[in-house]
Amino acid sequence: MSTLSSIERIWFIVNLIPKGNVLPYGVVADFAGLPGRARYVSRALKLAPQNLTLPWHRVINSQGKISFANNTDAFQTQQQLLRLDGIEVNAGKISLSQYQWKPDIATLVMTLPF
DNA sequence: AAGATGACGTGCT
DNA sequence: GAGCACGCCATCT
Repeated sequence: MSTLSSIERIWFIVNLIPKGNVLPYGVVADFAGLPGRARYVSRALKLAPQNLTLPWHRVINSQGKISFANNTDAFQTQQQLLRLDGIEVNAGKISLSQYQWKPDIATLVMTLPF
């Protein structure tokens, strides 16, 4: 049984987010066993190697919004990727009904070995 | 080595 | 709701 580093656990969790779902940074941190470490999730995504092809765009902030400034390329990219997922986004804001993560993710996470 | 930074969150005005 | 002040802490300068 391999031991995952904290950054690897974050990548692992993000990779579990299904199309059509979004998850706040803070919840990803909680699921990765790093409560209160939402900022570390953003760092982990920035540091993630390209070959992991993580669904990074499904991670948003606790306000239900995209965390990039709205005049950046990254903002536009994330918004487009979310729409391709079938998620409604208006000016970087995900509608409340879709903002809530679905329970199946949480139950799945609870079976993880960390 | 030391200070600044930031794809965050929470609590308070 | 909009700011603002903190707390957080691995990376970056």
